[in-house]
Amino acid sequence: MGRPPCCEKTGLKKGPWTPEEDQKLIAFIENNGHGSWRALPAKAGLRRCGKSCRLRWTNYLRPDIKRGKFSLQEEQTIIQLHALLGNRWSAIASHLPKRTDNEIKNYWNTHLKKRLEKMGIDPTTHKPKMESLIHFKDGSNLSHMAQWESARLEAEARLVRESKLQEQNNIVLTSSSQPPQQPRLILNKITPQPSLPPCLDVLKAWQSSCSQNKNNNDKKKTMHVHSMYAMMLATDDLESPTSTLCFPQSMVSTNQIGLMNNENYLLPPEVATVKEDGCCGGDGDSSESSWRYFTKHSTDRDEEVMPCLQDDDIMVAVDALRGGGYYGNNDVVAMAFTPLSSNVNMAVGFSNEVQDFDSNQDLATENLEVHFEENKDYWNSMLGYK
DNA sequence: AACAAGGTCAACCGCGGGCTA
DNA sequence: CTAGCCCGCGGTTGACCTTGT
Repeated sequence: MGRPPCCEKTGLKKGPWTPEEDQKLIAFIENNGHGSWRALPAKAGLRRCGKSCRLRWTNYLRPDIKRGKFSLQEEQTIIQLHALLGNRWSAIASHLPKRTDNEIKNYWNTHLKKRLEKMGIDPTTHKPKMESLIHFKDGSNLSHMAQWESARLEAEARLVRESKLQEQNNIVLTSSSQPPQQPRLILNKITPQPSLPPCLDVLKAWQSSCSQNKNNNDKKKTMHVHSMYAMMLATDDLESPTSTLCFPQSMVSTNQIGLMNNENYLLPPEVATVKEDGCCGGDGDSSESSWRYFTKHSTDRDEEVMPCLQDDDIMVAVDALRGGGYYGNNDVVAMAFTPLSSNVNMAVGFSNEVQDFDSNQDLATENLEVHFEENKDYWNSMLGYK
């Protein structure tokens, strides 16, 4: 048996509501509540179907609806949530008090979507369009994607469990190697974040991934553990109702972390990375001191990849991604990121493939700068730095 | 002033999930 | 377990408005 229509189609009015109809609906609901929408029109004296009444009430007449222009903050929230949730308008609306899903959907389609497209950002993936294309060329990422996603889910579950057991202690990152007048990290002051529990499942997955690749093209398979791990942890505070968010292609193949000094130079890739042979980048070149944060452990070539990562380094990387601000020493600015893992990838200009930095380094760095410059305003506004 | 093109947004449509008998 | 029903969601439509020529 086919499903019957929600209401009698014949004789029911459609189209725009008149003020009289609005008044009837408002008066009835204020006096009686809406109850069964199906039964409401007859009781309220309206020649409309229940569905139409519900829509009119929820999207327009409800007293707790805010109408009018969206504020900058609301725009930012929508974009951030859309990056997380996709076209789940009701979920997005639940984070924007007094805004309806329909209104948000319309605003997205008519304003925000176009704005992103104009900036060369794919409004679906929230990544630069070129980058998306590059990714799809690399099918080798797929197995890693699954591995990462699996690990992430496990980590998420763990975090939920742990968060119920632990006090929320803000992590204050200091380093004994830092001069006292130069706090290791002040990022938390800018964007306070909940504490960062260790994410060992993720780390393990990454470690395993590294070891599997160890015999392949040693130099070309440069592993950028800092950035990977930081990105992974940076997603911890995402309210991720599904397992589909953001991680995918770009995260898996991410291999550069972007840091800038105050002259807008991007951190050279070999400095920002941790290579598979256990050596964090830098190689003692002259840039080592100015990019000190990522080269702290670079001299110890005998270390395994994972031991090479010190907790505080990871945390700094994570906070760089999550919060943004200065790394106290001189002039290094960690770019700022919050909830948008996939966007982060674009904004700092992570490259997308395991690259041969011997030959492509300059190009890669240049691309990072271009990516960042093109979208700087967008990210600044997103992050409230304007 | 007239027309076309593009933009906006309220409202509609159809689908799918959840509840109940 | 299944069918019937209701509700909410997301995609789409089309009337109205604005802007450009």
